[in-house]
Amino acid sequence: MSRYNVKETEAKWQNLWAEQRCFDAEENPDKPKYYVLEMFPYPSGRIHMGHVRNYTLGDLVARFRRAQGYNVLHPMGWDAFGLPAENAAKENNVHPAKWTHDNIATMRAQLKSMGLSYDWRREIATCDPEYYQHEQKMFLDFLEAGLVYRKESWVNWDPVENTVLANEQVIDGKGWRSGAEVEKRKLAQWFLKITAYADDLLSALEGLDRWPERVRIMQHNWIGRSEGAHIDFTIVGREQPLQVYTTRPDTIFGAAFMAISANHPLAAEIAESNPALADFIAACNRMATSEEAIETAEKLGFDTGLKCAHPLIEGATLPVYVANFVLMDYGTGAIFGCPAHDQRDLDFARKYGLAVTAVVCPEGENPQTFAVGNDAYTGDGNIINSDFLTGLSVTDAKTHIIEHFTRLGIGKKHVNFRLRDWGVSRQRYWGCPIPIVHCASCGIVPVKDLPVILPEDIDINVAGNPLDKHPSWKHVDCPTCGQPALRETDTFDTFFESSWYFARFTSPLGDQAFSPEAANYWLPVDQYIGGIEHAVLHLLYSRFFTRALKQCGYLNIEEPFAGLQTQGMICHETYKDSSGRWLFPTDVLSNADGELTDLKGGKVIRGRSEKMSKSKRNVVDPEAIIQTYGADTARLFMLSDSPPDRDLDWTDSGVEGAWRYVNRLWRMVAEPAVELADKNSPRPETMDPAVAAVERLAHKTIAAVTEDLEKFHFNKAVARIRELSNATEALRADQSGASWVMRFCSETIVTLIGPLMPHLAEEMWAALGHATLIADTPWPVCDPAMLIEDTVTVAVQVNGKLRGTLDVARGASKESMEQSALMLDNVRSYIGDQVVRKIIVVPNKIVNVVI
RNA sequence: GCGGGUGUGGUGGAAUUGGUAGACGCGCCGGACUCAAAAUCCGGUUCCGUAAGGAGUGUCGGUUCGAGUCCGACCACCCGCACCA
Repeated sequence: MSRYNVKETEAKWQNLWAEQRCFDAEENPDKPKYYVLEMFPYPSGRIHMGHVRNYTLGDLVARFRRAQGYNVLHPMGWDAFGLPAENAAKENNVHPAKWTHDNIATMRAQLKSMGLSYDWRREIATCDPEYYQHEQKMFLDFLEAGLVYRKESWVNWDPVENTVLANEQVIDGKGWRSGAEVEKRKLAQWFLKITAYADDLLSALEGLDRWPERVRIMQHNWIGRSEGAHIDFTIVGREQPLQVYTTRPDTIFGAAFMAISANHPLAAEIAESNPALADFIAACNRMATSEEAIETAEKLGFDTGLKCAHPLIEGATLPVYVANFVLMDYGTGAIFGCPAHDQRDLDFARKYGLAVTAVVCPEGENPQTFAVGNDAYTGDGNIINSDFLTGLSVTDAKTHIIEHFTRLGIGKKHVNFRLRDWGVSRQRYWGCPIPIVHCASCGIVPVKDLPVILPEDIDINVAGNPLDKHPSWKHVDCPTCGQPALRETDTFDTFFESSWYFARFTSPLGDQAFSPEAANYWLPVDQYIGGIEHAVLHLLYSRFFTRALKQCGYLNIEEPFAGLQTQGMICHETYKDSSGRWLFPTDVLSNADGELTDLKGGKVIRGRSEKMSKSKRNVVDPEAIIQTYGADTARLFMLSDSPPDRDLDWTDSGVEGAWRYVNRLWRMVAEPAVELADKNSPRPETMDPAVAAVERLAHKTIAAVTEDLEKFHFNKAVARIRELSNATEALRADQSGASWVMRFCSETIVTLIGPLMPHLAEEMWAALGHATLIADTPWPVCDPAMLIEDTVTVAVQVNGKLRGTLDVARGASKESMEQSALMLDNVRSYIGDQVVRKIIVVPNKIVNVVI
């Protein structure tokens, strides 16, 4: 029996594709373009299964669209700046640049062994000056456009990575990478004004109809638009009013106190002469930000002694507290507290003995007697105890009171966002230098001669930022006055690089960031594929960046990714020993009784299947799989069972199943059960009905697989191809027409698997006697007439239960279907002597006899 | 707490607008080939039942001739956000 020689075959076709430059992309206005992009990898060392899945999905789409006649751009590169390079440098005494480039070389070779249809001429690495110099220019353009500012602000400080984190990089109060408890620090930072686009980023989500709903919802929530009002409260004895933001101006008559954040400028001012308040503020800043900590934290306040005048109640005053639950970076960092209608305010009021006055009465409650107990009432209702607002609905009261404040000049409508500006400064070496000089006399000065290149001679082992500690690098002359000045030593957040790489791919070799013509031709990315973990990080930053680039004249689109597909994680079985330590599956034995033991005979507990990770010791190295079974087997396994957005369970038996199918397909052409008709022989006039049915199945399979691939139902596509190959294998030489249908089906199967298992497809295509490449072969087209069967099988039910089936001519009349159904023995025995009350007939589908 | 999702055999998952539940795999069982093993091929495989038959898509109820699919209430698990005024 012939066996498919994977290694030789796959290498052969990979070389041929490369030699013939099959996947080089050029702009061509005569063809519809299609830009397929997978999230580019961080060069961490070796590719992992998540990469294999991601790039298999992308390659399938690229090859499929290419076969359909699109002009496809499918590039690959490296998201090459980042902290792991610095950590590796410290541990192994190797320069971050060398470590990164070595990893790229390894991973590039691994990707090439997968047979991915990339235009490798367009490969980029973001750590190369040829790449990052352009974002220095962008930054300065953004600065000039007012999209960049520098601000001293409270930041998220990761004490392990010794750097700042963006809000998006803080997960449950911990660093997204280090997992360390994030601290609050005050630092001067560069910010990108993503909030300038908040409204647009939000409303444009609606147009992203080829994005997963949940990603859009996540971004929607992250941007967090809320409508409310700014109100100025007069502080008794002071000029400067206290401005608050509220979404409930309708509850103003229920206000019992004012609360400001511990980081509010007013709090800082009072603390200067009030040590007890200073201590309280310090305690607030020490407070952990984790979920549990926040949930259990008591509402604490410090009475400043200041009073605000109630804006509408003559003579009434409200005490001003510094409170631990008021956030400085949401709204104005100050609120008015209305205990009856906000749970936090209520808790606070009960603790400090403040008045609780209900001003909204729920439907059905008596306005005279309604009062709030331990639960604040936050629902709808009618306003009570509120002077001129009394009797209005909540909605009407909001409108009314905002108009009133506007007339008085002490407040106005305000839309607030949860989204905050993107802090991009990082105190790290291995990133893009921020092109700014700080001059004692000129202040902040943009660097004139770009690029600012990272110095290579750094001491990576110093504490803090190696750029800052470098003996000479930061000392420069001011570009404006020529006096000695200092370079900015912070580098960009690495999400900066990934925010525009998709545009760079459209013209990676020029002197500019990218050519506007190329970008406008290729963008937006038609299909973007990657992990859900970037739902609000990378995907939001990129949307903002594209808008900012448009504003600065770089390109003329707004949304970078027209279609987005998120992929699930790769999971694998896990094992723990009796002391709870993770074990490698290879270190687990099964004894005669089927009990699991470790190598020393100790008890082993089988855990559930979890995301592959080093710490859980359940990682499978893709290279070993590709070496043993080949890329096509790995690719087939990735596509076979689970839909792309669900988690995929890695199993050895599943891989072996894929491997068996690869060989089975190969044997179908290497040792066909029926000798194939000549390549050009005409379709026979007559065929055995069973053979004709297989031919029809081939047409149906073409139609179904085409639709499945368009809809990302790759597991279904595989199932349908298997059905067709099962039927093809069952053809027999003694059936008339079998020889012709054998060839027709074989060729159909080969073209259909082209995007899934490209090496095998090429090898089979050649074995079928073709001198062309399957990579250059158009997608098959089905004959619509072949999709329609002349006879259909209809179900026959009695009282809704299946009692038999019936083969009738397609389009048979209701009457004839009914008659045939009533003649079925089984149906008659169920009816017996009962009266048939009704018969439902759905043509070509079903007959239901009701008795 | 708020928002979103999922629930179908031993298992991954299929099931146009409501119309034959379990496609296609994996696993398992039986058989063929082989001195033997691997590979391969053939057959079976939702559950209960010898069978006839009955039950069955997380639970309970509803609409319908007919519900995995629609409606209502609940349960479980997963994901995102969270002191956001």
